[in-house]
Amino acid sequence: MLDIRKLREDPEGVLARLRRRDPDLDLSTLLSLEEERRGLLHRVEELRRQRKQGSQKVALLRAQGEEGKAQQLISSLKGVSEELKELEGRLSQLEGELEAELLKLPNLPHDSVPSGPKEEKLLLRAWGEPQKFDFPPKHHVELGRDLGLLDFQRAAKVAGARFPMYTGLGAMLELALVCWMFQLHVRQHGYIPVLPPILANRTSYLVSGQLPKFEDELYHCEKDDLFLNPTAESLLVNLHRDEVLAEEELPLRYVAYTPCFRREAGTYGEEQRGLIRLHQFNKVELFHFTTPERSYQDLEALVGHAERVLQELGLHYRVMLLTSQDLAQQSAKTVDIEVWLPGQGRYYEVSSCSNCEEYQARRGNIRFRPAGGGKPRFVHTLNGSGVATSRLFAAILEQNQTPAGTVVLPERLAELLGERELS
RNA sequence: GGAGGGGUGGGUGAGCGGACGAAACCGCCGGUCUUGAAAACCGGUGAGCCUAGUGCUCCGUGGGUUCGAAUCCCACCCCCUCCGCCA
Repeated sequence: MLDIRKLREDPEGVLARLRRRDPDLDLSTLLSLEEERRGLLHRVEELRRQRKQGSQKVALLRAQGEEGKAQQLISSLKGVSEELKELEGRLSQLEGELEAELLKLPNLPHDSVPSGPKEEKLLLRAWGEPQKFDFPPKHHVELGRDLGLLDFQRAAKVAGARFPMYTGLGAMLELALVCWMFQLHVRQHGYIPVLPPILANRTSYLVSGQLPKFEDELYHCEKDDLFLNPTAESLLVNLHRDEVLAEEELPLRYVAYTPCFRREAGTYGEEQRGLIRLHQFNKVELFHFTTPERSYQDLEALVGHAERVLQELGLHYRVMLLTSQDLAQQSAKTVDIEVWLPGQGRYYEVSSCSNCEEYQARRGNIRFRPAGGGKPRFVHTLNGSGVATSRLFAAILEQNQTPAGTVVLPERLAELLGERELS
């Protein structure tokens, strides 16, 4: 959520920045609502003052035994009270409308984010190189099926299309990956481990920015009005909702493992095959609560922590800076890590690391008290996958395949799984 | 699911129709004392809003009663204890 004051004080400036994301964005409704609200608030406050002072006078008159004067005052205050009631009703309606508008606005992109459409994302760096195969590399769906690691047909029988079923060593590998990544971030990067609930209430998703705009993406349990977790970001940001943290305890860094559920309405093409885009996948998520002064530094660190996963596994990847039009609603700046899938000849995102600055903190009222004392300030929140396993799984199969159609595991995984080769 | 108890500032917790934004304690900040620190003592210390005022809002949330509500009434949410069910 943006600061309404900023909008009021510099509507053109804010609009210009928002239009880097969405050239059609319009603020006129919002600004006129705010104008109206302020006028009404002024009148309401004046009436409240009258009522308050009058009521105090009633008490005073009674104490002095002036019952007659008190009664007179009471009857004149009835009118004030009635008018106030009506105006307050209109005010709260206006405030509701304003809030709804404000909740729909996306974050302002950071100055370092290039303007432009999705396709113009910037290559920041690459690690390793695409393997050279002297045979046509297979798609992970073929590898997974032939090696008995994945069974999409039976998954469809149980749940429907685009749900995963890991079998045999595939199931073992998936679990080993989750567990190892979790440990890596806890033991080596100093994250606090968390296993959160994977159903959460409306408020939680409102704070993360998932609601109100993207309700269609979520699985909803109507009876309880709870939503299945689409990313642990939504859960972790709510850990400190309505809290005032001490600056000394920042940055707070959490790592969570959760399954993630997304309805993925309206996707298409090659993404529909295999592990690329599923209704359910596993993800290890990294989340920081930090100060405005250091949040961009922390974003670098966060990306580094996610990259470490791929480096340890010896997987070739590249790091991309997203452009303004490709940012998620809550993000001010996002860096993606994309892993190479030779079976498909393209890169896929396995981690998306974002600085949401105070966007979520404002929605969730998450603040910190500065070390030297003084007023609480909003924290900055950062999130990043560290990393999503299904695509990682696919990359491991595709990047390590042999001409014989087997997969030779990288050393780290061979140790964990107790198997050198999937055959 | 049933019965009871409870949600108040950074924390614990008192207040249960009228100078109550709210006692006390803890914490925090400043001072005195001390070579320094601790202790002790003194003082300060909730958050938000713009219209910047002897201004307004906020005591779980939303309604209601009243000239006036943290306080009374209704509904809902959450937490705790006990019982039931259950991996």
